[in-house]
Amino acid sequence: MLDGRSKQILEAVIQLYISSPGPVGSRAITKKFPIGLSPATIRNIMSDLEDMGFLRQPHTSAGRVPTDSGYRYYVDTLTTEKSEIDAELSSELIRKLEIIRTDVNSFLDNASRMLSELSHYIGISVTPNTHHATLSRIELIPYRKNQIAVMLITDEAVIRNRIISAEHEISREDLNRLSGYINERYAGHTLEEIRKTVVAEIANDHILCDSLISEAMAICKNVFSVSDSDVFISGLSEVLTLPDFCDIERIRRLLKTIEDKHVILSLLEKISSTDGPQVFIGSENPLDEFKQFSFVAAPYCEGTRPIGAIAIIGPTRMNYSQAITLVDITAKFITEIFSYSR
Amino acid sequence: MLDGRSKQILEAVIQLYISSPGPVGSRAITKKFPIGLSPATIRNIMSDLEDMGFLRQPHTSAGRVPTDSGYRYYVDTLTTEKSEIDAELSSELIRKLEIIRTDVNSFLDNASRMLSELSHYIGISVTPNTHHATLSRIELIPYRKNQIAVMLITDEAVIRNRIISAEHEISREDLNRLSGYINERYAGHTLEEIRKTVVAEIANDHILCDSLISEAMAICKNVFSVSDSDVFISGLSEVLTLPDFCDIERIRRLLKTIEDKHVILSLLEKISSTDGPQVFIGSENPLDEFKQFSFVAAPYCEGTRPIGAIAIIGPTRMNYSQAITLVDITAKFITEIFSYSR
DNA sequence: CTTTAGCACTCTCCTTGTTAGAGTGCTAAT
DNA sequence: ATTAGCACTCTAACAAGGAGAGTGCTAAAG
Repeated sequence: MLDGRSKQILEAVIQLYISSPGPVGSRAITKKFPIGLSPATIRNIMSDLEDMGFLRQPHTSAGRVPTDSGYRYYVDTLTTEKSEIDAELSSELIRKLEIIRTDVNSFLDNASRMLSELSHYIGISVTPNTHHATLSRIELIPYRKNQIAVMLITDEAVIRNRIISAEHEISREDLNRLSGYINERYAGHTLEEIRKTVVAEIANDHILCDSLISEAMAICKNVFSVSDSDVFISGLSEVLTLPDFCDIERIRRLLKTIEDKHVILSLLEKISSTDGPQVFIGSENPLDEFKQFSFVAAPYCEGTRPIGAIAIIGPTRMNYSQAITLVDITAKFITEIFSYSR
Repeated sequence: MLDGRSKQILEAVIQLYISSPGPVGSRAITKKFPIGLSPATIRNIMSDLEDMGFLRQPHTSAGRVPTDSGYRYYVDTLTTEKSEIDAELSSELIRKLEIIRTDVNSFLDNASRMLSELSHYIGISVTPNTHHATLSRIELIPYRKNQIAVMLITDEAVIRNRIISAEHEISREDLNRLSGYINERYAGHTLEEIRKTVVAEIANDHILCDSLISEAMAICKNVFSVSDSDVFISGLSEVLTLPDFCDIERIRRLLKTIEDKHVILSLLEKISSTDGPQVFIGSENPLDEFKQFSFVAAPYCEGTRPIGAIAIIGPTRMNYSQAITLVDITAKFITEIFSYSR
């Protein structure tokens, strides 16, 4: 689609623009990239690139700026070989991830922090979803008056821990019978299946005459209905150092979106069903609020089944090669952890 | 200290300044507050207030702006009677809190959200600290290879749920013996005591010859050492709508501070040991990064013992009366929940 | 003796004008 | 096909001027 020379120029523009914002002129390119062409020739080529929609002029007689499709072409044709600087960053990331690997509880939180620290963009991670996790065991423990502490143990790297309120006080013995009943009946099924079954059975109320069963159903409904996935977001302060984030209103809208965890959750949910790193550049983003930003995400898996995702959000003027590398490595690392010695 | 008239003027300046930033002039006061004085007189009084350090002129021939001590005086002499608007807000808050009260798990998260929604400032809450919680029971459940799921049940509204890595695989029977041992030995003690005891006993290594005990100690060390309090922060996007937050660098520094949960945690830790709402105005804040902002906080208790705190962060140009009301009500509400029917 | 009206003065903010600099597009020469 | 040269365009930065808001002071009024 693009001859070698045009591609070279496009890459030059993008790299210069990434290293410092502001339109890139033809002379700047000849200075930094010894291609052996004069500014005039480069201007002609840039003009062609503009016609093709890869570059754009903020105004007549300014330099050129990459468009979203410019970035897209650049990302698609990224040479997979890493630069030394990326390689160095990778090894730093791996070193840091190794350190936190043992802290199972806050691993994902820390992972998002690592991502943001190294990329200087926003790092995001979500806890594994439980759609396909199967129930190993449920524990019901009397808590306070009318409250029950529920511990859900699944075959996956997920433990759900909830406190639910019951209609009335339930004795420890009754709780044991209840958990026994639930375990016997549902252990080995996926949480999703259990949820559906429970809903169906409750609707089908003739079997509820048994109070044990109806009690159990009430608890199950409470426990299995909610997915309490967590979203970890780090590095908001990082991106504010970037000159791209100078418009407060834009930051505010981004923050507003990010604060609503459901949005992030459903976004990364979709990512989870793909494989390998995904890149959404500016207007390619499904969410309006992200159309000014770029989004690099990758799913992580348990074994081969994707169960969650991590991501980086940054300006469209993003160091894509680096971001992709970071996200990819982190996702693989998490996959390894979740798949480790089951 | 201040005669009635001066105080009236000070309050007028502060109220006008709160409703819209920008220096307040003498004429503006006569327009909005029918005190029955001419602008000239008011100018004289304002000049006095400036000498006393309650007001300040950004530059010659501009209106006056309240200083931190001006706000301090205002807050200290706040008439405790609520305005109707505050009363209305309060009942809305209570209504919202009632709705989320049943959702024990995310109650505090939601509470911080309520705070920020109603105040339009940043809402913060922390989960109860466990310093004085006593251990009711510990449960050790085999998880993955070399990992143990630990469930800690205390007498307070706290359940700690951790996964720890063990040196080697431990059978379910051994885990039962271990938890039995720990329960027998430590149930009824505060977590703090247990932590100290454990550290002491590990140092005192002659009793560790018994492998059961040493195993148990290793687990205890892991479980009791870390305090995994959580901090919930909401409303970052809210404050960005305020004209006070126009300086990106300032926002960045605030965010950077807030992102570090330890800072917030130790700050609110201190608050927990006071009682009633606390107000830190601008430079009164212990933390440098907060000296540009105001901080309204209140502890919540279990029974009478403070176990956590909630707070609002906003500009020094804050609606203090409203913020104090919101924080106070919320803290009382949480206290009620945590003290409810033990 | 306190309060008020009037007036000169000051400072900011906004608008306008000007200039320097950077970069392009075109044309003609290589 | 490429390049040098030149006229043209646009922005960013700075300066100058005017409007507006508000003060401080002084002298008069209550």
